[in-house]
Amino acid sequence: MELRHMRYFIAVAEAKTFTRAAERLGIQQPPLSLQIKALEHEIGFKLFRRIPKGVELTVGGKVFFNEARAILASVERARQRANSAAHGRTGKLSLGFTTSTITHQLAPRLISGFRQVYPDIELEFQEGSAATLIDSVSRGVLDVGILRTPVARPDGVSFHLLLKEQMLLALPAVHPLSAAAYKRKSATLATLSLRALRGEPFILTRRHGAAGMYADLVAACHRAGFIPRIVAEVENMLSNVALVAAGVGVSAVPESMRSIHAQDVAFFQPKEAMQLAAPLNLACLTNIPNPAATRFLTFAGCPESESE
Amino acid sequence: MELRHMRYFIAVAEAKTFTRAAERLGIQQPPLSLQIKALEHEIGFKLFRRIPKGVELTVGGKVFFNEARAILASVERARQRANSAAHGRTGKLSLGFTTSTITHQLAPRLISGFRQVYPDIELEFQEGSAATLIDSVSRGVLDVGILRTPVARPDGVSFHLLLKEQMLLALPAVHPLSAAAYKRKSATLATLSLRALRGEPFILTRRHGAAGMYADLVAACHRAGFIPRIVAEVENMLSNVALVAAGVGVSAVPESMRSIHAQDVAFFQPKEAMQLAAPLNLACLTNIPNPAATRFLTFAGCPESESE
DNA sequence: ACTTTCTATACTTTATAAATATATATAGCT
DNA sequence: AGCTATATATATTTATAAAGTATAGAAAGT
Repeated sequence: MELRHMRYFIAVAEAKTFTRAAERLGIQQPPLSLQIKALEHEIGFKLFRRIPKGVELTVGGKVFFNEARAILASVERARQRANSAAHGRTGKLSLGFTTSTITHQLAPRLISGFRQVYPDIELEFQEGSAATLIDSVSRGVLDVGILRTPVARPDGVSFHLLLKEQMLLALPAVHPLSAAAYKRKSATLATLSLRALRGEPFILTRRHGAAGMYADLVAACHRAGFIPRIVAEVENMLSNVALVAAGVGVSAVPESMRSIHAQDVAFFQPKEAMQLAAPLNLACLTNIPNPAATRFLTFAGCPESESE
Repeated sequence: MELRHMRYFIAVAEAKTFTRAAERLGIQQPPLSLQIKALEHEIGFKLFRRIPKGVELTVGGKVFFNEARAILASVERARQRANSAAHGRTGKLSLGFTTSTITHQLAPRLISGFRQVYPDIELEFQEGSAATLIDSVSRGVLDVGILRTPVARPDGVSFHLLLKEQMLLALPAVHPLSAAAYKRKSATLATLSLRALRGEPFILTRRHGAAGMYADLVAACHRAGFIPRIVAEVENMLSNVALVAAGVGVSAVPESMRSIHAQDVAFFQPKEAMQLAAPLNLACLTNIPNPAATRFLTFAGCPESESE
């Protein structure tokens, strides 16, 4: 049995004559009669009762008619559902974030915006270090990872820069140098040379497997002519700011951290800004297997990259 | 799209290689590849990702796989359902009875027996005069009518004798002749000649459109040498027996009425038994359109007559 | 009885699925 | 690095079956 048989059968059942059904189908009457005959032979019972002015459905034919219509409809549905999934309008999408990226305002904006545009894509979230996310992406268990620095570049994984964020120097509010930050009336930050922090106790984020910004800051200090005295190493940026607020030491954190502990931390624009960039990157497979992920990339403004 | 495409697609998805799927399908690999290619082209997206050791489903392919399996299953279901209906194992069956046949013990036995054998046939019942039932059968709105005498024989309607029932003479228990009925000890009935009832007041069933038994009894009286004196004409056999019990007169009723008003009615076997037969007939279309009706006829023991 | 209006059958053509032969690509092995 | 094994893809032929053409047959209405 083929769908053709069902289409033909439905046409005849609706037209109530072979002749008109054949016209409607755009074929001649004899092949239509033959196809119906073949169908009747295959299923083992007569679908139509041949009456002088055409045909009428038998009891079995009536049942088959309803079934056949339902089947054709479900074929159409199948086509549409698969099409939606294939083009990423429906499906599942797993997103991974590092702690410092999920704190950035971009994360909730991306998520809520994407959900509005694609309400039929089921989102799954997970959190982990940059290294973990990249590994998950490369193994195909995570569609998209959002992280700061590509701490590893496995084959088949691509990175897309979402934005380059400024790093700010963070000093305890009670620090003598902090006074300068509060004199200003404009919204722009006071600047401070990294060199001015020579000898200060430094707090650094050395998250396991995320050497990126740690190394950048140490290198910037070297270039400024000193070796930073590290008094604390913390797991993530939030702890970092909290320790600065507690007066443990100074540090450099991404600009998006500015609102956190704002009462107890003074933020300065470093003169060495160029050397202290905090990028926000998106990691995904180069050949994206999940079309929903492609939708996400496009939505996030990454260069076009087709799912197969 | 044809079912063939779905069958081939499912085979490839399950085998995970074209080559083995082709073997399983009993065709060669190239035509299988071509068919899948045509399917992919028609639905507008790739179903498989070609990998060195075979193929794997894309996201759209996975969705289509589930849909396609459901569709093939529903084709199978459709075939079975229609087949059951076509062969009368499922469906609807409307049965009509006259009052005198529904009172006969055969009616409940037929119904309950048939329901046990064919639990998936939905039964509908209706009651009416023999004429009404025959008309309904001929118009196709009733599948089977069970009645006493074929009071009309429209073209296309066939009658099948279910059983020939004996008519009994019924006299009020208080009637002088009734004493003979109670003397006997054996289960067999006392006999009585119709001639003995000459001059008695007669009650007759003259249901509108059911001339059958009324005419038979009058004719039998004539043959017995007298014209019955009719004191009451009733609508159905039950009323008939009730009036006999009430002492209004004598009558002849089918044997199955014997248990009704047994206290107040004496029953005799008429000597003219041959002339007073009460048949039970089944009426249906000669070309039975409802296979469930054919099942019923066969169950009731009627000669085989196929539904188309 | 004749025309009309259907379906059914016989036969031909055409389209397309399947078969055959072969090319191409890639991973794993020596 | 080249060879082999194991895939899919392509080109071409063959076979199958669907569609087309012509016509017969059956039944109802004029």
